[in-house]
Parts: sequence; structure tokens; C-alpha cells
Amino acid sequence: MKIEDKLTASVLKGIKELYGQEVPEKMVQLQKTKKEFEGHLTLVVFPFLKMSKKGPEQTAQEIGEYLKQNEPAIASYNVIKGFLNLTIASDVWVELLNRIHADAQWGIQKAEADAPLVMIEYSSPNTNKPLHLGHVRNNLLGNALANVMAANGNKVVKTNIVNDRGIHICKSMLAWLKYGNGETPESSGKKGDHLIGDYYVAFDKHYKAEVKELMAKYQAEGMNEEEAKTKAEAESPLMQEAREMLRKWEANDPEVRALWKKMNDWVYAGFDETYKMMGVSFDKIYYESQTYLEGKEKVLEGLEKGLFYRKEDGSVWADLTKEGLDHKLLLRADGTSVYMTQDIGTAKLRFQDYPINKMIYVVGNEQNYHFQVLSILLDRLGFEWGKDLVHFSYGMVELPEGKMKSREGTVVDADDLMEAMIETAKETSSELGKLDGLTLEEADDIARIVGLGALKYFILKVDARKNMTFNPKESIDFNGNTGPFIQYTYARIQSILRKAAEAGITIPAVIPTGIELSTKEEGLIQMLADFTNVVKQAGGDYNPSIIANYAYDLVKEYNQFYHDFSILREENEALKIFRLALSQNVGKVVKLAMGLLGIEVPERM
RNA sequence: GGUUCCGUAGCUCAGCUGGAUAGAGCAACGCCCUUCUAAGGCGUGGGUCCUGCGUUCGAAUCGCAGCGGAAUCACCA
Repeated sequence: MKIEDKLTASVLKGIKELYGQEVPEKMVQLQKTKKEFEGHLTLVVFPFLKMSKKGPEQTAQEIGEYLKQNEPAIASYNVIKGFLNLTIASDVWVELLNRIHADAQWGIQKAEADAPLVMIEYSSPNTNKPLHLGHVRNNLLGNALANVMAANGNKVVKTNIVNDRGIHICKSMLAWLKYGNGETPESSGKKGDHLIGDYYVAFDKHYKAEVKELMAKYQAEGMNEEEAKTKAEAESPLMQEAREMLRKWEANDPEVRALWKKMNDWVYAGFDETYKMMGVSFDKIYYESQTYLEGKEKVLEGLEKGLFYRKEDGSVWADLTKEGLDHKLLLRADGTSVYMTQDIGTAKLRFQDYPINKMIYVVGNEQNYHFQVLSILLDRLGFEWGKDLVHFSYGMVELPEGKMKSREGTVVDADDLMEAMIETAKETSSELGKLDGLTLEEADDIARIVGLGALKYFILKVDARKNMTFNPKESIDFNGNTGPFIQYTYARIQSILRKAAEAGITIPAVIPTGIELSTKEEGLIQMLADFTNVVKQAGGDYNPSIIANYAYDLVKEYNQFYHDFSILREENEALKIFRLALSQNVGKVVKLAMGLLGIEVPERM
């Protein structure tokens, strides 16, 4: 039983005995005592003044005295204004540590057989260019959120919907045919996704040149700038060719399809490498080329049931005015799908594959309206989870100059960024002389863990809803509130544990009670115990950043303890064992918390 | 214009399910390695919590109004 619950029960009992009233549990506000006051938990007594008919201080005194007499866990109390600060006995803390100590997966719940199934869609790249910083945020958030949901006892299916069709892919294909000279990832030594991305940029370059030329021609013929631009864009031979290619693709033209498959496979091989380095994975991948026709069927079904309506030109619409929104197009007049239709089709396939109880879409906040609409449409179409679907909406990553634009080449490439972070980590390690006595392999592994840890933590510690600025010139920090700071604390703890093992000290399964603890030590146990609540809150709020901030607070507290107290040099044997056990469990919880974020921790650094 | 989100120290951010004197990191300055990893610890300075009104014993937190910024309101995906 949690200490808070135990105390709450005692307070309720006390109120009844002192003031003769039953009060709801909600009125018992127990919170962590602020650092500047003595005590562990604080009871806010203002809500009880009406029944005690006394001032706040006197009421607090009465309740405090009652608890001291009747609740063995309470060692002492003090009253400041309307706040009753309660100090909990050392033995209670040691017993609590023992519970944490006995549970290798402290705070992490396992999914029961009847646990709800949560599907999380994230990443969702286009296959015409490599992953960039925006995807990095998406992938890290999606992966962390999946871990957090699983730690809350849900069955989790991670899924990725790959946008593998459409005009943008045709642009890359066309440029490759025209300017590629048969270049392949093998022949060029480039990653497949980067190779294709280069041709996407090449298309844009040639297209822009064409438009410019045509515009000049039309303007010379007397058109104004805007007219000339519109006409030039419409008549650009390159763009027309790309559209023709898309038509051929939709008509299953064997040649176009073969090229499409070849080039997409190059891209997937590249993506796989990036995902692997990033440490993210998927249980099931869907491709839009396979789902985009499914939505049409579902929409027509809805049309028959009278959920949607058809305009004179043949296009199909949903009337969302009752929900305070607008009319939304679902099928074009020529019968082809739009974005929304595809998402409906994907939903249909997914529900065929899995008994989904909850669907979470990790998609940027520019899609807020889309998901508002999707929720309503899925609900109308009879998907039970449609109404409560979660759009995990995250803010944009911007550069100091503003938004990243892939066509203008201002994007921060995911592979480059990870490589740069690892390189920086390596340099830093070397400067600090941390690599002495390590093999090259060990040093590389640490650099990878630390470099990626810095990047991941940098992104995950921030509330996902907020837009964030990334300055490539100022590399991500390794000191202060950072991933490496947390990893460093973990490595320190492991170093102590290694030394203890070398000295033949073993940590028993049960730490004996009967020792006097410092407030620092008690506070650390309190924080460890709190991890269960943190995981629950992160799951309930769909917010991984809570885990990140918790990990930081915990190691900051531990570092103070580490600085102020001796562990291996402590002369009192019982205390030494306790401190070792405390350190070990801090290390364990740090590793679990970072694991939820998808961040590894090194044994030394 | 409608909708949604954001606004806290010079910068990056916590805190927001109402509670005590609003916290960290970075940057600046000063101190601490013959002692378990100094990627660390300690200290100093730095705030109209966007503004106003309201609810409350109590508001950074809740409500309303306004200001500033972002996204979106496509037969693009």
C-alpha cells in the first residue's frame, strides 16, 4: 500500500473522530512537502476549517497530534500557516525501498490478457526524400509514447503508414529517368533515400527553370506576372510528364510500376538504416498504395446509408455543419480519393487486422483539423474507437531562419544530424580523457549512446505541443538538463556498484531496518516511489516529457547525495549497504525511465 | 473572419487536475578534484508568470474579454 493512501485513510479517520464528520477522500490533499520546509508530505488543512470551526494553525495542530498518536508511520509534524508538514519514520522508508528493490520492473505494468489494444501510428514518411528533423521528432515521440502506453499495461501495436504513391514520387522517378544515367545506391555509394531525394530536388530545379523560361516568354507576349506564372506552371512539360506518369501508375502500367518498385525499395533500405540507428521499430507497416482504394468503398457504403451526400458533379461530401465544422470532400467527381478517403481506408484495414480499442495518431499540429474531421467520420461510419481517437499533435521544429523547406534544401537531415551528434560525443569523451583503457569498439558504442542520448533527450524533454527551434550552429548541449547528464549519473552509479562487487560486497535482497536516514536519502526513496505515478501520468496525459523531466529531477537529487555522502567509504556497515542499495535502485529507475524514452544508458562514460 | 494551440528569467524550458517566498538548465561571475567518474557539486545576480476583469480563504494554474505569435479552414498528401 502506498504511503499516501495509508495516510489519507488515517486523516479521514482522524477527521471523523475529531470533528464527527465523514468527508470525501478528495478533500484530503496530501502533497510533497516543499524543499524549504521540514517533512515529507504536507496536508492542506483549509478544507477542514468549516468543520473544526477553528483557525488553520490550531486545526493543523489537532490533526497533527492525532496522526502522531495514531499513525505509526508518522515520526513528527510541524505546522506552518494552514499547512501540516508530516515527517515519516526512517523504517517506513527502508521498507518502501525494499519493495522497490524487490521489483526489477518497478513502475512498469505488464499487459494482462484482457488489456486494451492501443495502436500507435507514427513516422509516416513519403518515399521521395530522406527523413529529416521533423521526422526525428515524430519518431522519437511515437516510439516513446508507445513505450509509455505499454508500461501502463496496454497491448501496443506500433504502425507506420508509408505514403508510397502520388505525384511527388513520380517527380523523383521522372528526374531519375531523365538525369540519372542509371545511377543506383550501389554505383553511387549513396543511401537509397538520399539518392531519391537528390532526384526530387533535381526535378524541382529543372521545373523551376522551365517555369522561369516560360514565364519570361509569356510576359514578353504581354501577360502580367501572375497570369504568366499560372500559365507557365500549367504548361510546364516536366510537370505534365510527371502527371502522365501518375496516370500510368494508376493504370498499372508495368514499366512505371517496375521503376516505382525498384526506387521505393532503395528508399526503404535507406529508411531501415535510419530507423535502426534511431532505435525505433514498427509491428506493422501499411502502404498507401494498398489502402487508398479501400477508403472509396467505405465512403460509398456511407453514401448508401445516407451518411454522406453527392453533389451534381458526382463528388461525394460529408456535411459536418452540425458538429460546427464545414462540408468536407471525400471523393472527387472523377471518383478518385483524397487524403481523408485514404485515412478512412487505412482505418478499415487496420480494424480488420487488429481489435483496436484505442487509436493514437502521432502527426504534426498542422493536421489538427484533419483529425477532428477524421474522428467524426470514423464515428459515423461505425468505428467504435473513432470518436475517442487521439491525435497526438506535436509542434513544428523550426530553424532560426524559420520553417524547414525540403525543396530549398534547408532541412536538417536525420542521418547527418545523428552522425554529427555521435561525432561530437566522441570528441567530448576524448577531450575529457574518458576513453583511456577502452577498446575502439567500446569507445564507439559509448559515443553512439551518448550522442543519440543528447539528441533524443533534447527533443523529448520539451512538451510535444510546443513548436521548437533547433539551431544547427549551436550543437546540442552535453551539460545541465541533458541526456548525457542523466547518462553520466547512471555510469557513476555503475562504477560504484562495480567497485563494491570487486570488494566482495553483496547487496542483500532485503535491506535491514533500524538505521537513521538523512532527509536526502528519504527524499530519494520518495522520488523512486513516485515513478509509478509518473508513468501513469505520462500515459494518462499522452505526455512522454513528464518521464524526461522526472529522470532529470531524480539524477539531480542523486548527484547532490553523491556529493555530500560517502558510500563505499561509509564506516557503518548497515548504512553502507543501504546506500549501495539506494544507488542501485536509482540506477535501475533511471534506466527504466530512459528506456521508456528510447534512450540507452552506458555502463561507463 | 471561424477553429485549435502557444505566451513564465537575456536564451531554452519545468510548474498549469487551484495551495506556502514561481523553479531548472544555458549564458555571466565566484568557489570546490592527494577522497566512490568535475559530462559533477555549491554560491551570486537575473521575473509586471502577455494585459485587464472575475470566481476563491488562496490564481502562473480556473472563467470571460483583449493583445501578441503559430497552425489550419484545398477537388495537395
